[in-house]
Amino acid sequence: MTVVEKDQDRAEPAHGETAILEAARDLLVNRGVDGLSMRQVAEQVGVSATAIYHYFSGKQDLVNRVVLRAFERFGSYLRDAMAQHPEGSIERIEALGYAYLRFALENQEYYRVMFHIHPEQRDSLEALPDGGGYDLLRQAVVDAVAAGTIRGQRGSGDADLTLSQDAYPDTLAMYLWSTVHGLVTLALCGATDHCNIGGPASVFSLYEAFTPFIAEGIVVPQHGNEAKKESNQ
Amino acid sequence: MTVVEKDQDRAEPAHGETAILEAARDLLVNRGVDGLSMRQVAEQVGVSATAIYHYFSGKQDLVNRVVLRAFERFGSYLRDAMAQHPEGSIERIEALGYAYLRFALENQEYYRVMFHIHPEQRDSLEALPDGGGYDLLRQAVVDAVAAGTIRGQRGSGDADLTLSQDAYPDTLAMYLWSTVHGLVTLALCGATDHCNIGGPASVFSLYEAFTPFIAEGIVVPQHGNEAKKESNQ
DNA sequence: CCCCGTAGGTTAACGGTGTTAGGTTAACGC
DNA sequence: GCGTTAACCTAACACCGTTAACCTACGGGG
Repeated sequence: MTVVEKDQDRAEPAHGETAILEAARDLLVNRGVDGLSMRQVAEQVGVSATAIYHYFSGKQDLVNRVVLRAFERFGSYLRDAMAQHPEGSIERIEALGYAYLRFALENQEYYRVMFHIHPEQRDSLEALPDGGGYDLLRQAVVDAVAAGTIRGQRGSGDADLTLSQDAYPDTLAMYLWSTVHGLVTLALCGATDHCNIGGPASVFSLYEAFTPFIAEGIVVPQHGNEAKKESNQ
Repeated sequence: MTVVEKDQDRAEPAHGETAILEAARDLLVNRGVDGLSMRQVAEQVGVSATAIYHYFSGKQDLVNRVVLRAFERFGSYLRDAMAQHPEGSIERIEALGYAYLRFALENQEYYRVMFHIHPEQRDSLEALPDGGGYDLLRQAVVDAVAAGTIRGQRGSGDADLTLSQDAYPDTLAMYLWSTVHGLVTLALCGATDHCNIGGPASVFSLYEAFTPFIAEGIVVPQHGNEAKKESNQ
């Protein structure tokens, strides 16, 4: 079983590890992480619950393996978005934000478990692909700074900051990540209902409304702040 | 028991509902929401597990009641911060952000359960004090706009937005909330380890580094963007 | 050929969980 | 005195993650 068949006879139901992972993924997506139980996974595969422990060390390990697949899927969302806009452009960064939102809304249970993990549960999640997507964002920021479309240094009068200037791309990437991640998590836990903005799926509208606030802070002011009239498709 | 004693003889251990709530709070803070079990709460109170069901409809209800207290505590953090800076000032809004971070870091398990709630579990959480803190932020934004310290309208060339101009304070408040909430949740799930910035408790440094990005978007540009040299204490 | 190790399961059980059903006891109003 | 009700109790149900012990088929080495 450790030797995988050449994905030729894929019509027959998957065996062992693969089948367990697929069943776990289905349960996690449909019923959430608390609705995913060893016994239900086993039943769906057609096997006893303890058989799972031959492939995974426990429930946490099983969930982590599913989460790892989710992060790969996540990365594909981001990469697709990046591929559609030139390197160093603001549009690429904006598109990354949209892709982030799209993934989160289309894979809510994935997203919840991906970013709900307590530090002590990370274990088998140390090495995420693309640093959990962060590397892609950081690279886009670095490119945009190099291209001159994004401010290459800090704002006015902040020479005494505790973070060194070397950390600038990380700081900016974390800022962007925080904004979009905060929006998503607030929306997913229903906090957007408190404000008088809109019904469900107003997340994209909100993000659209954020961009001027973000842009006029990160776009270089000297050559034309009028340059982004109708950038986002 | 429904009639509360006049908080005079508070030396004796609390009875009934109060004792249960306190035990539940302790367990939630120390062991997290999954470590909070009916039986352990009951044992700590010195009562059988099913006795809890006389005061609370179930575990979710019990947790929600604890969360409600947490939101009151949360509100006191925010109000204290607001009281130390004049109405309409940027400093007040900055201080709100700091207070938000301080609460989240000093009450991590509270924070986790406060903002991890699935929509279907809200039930007894419909009416949060101060709209879960959002009302305070929104008011600070409205005041700052009225005082002229914050941009009173959208940025350049966005007349065709889906959100109406009436929603401007909500949009800006949600933007600020998203940023700080995103930062906190990323830090709490260990995502800040991916970036090359700093060890733990670098959250405040990061927030400090964010403020120029945020400010140069929301501070009015015409009369002096140099005005915030050493604002935060 | 036999024997042994291993992959891939099995059943039974332990201690834990939230929750329900039904019974008991004490206090209080009429 | 009597009925009601608050405030508990024990027993039990149906789950949960996990462990221990056992079984079975198969493949390779002596």
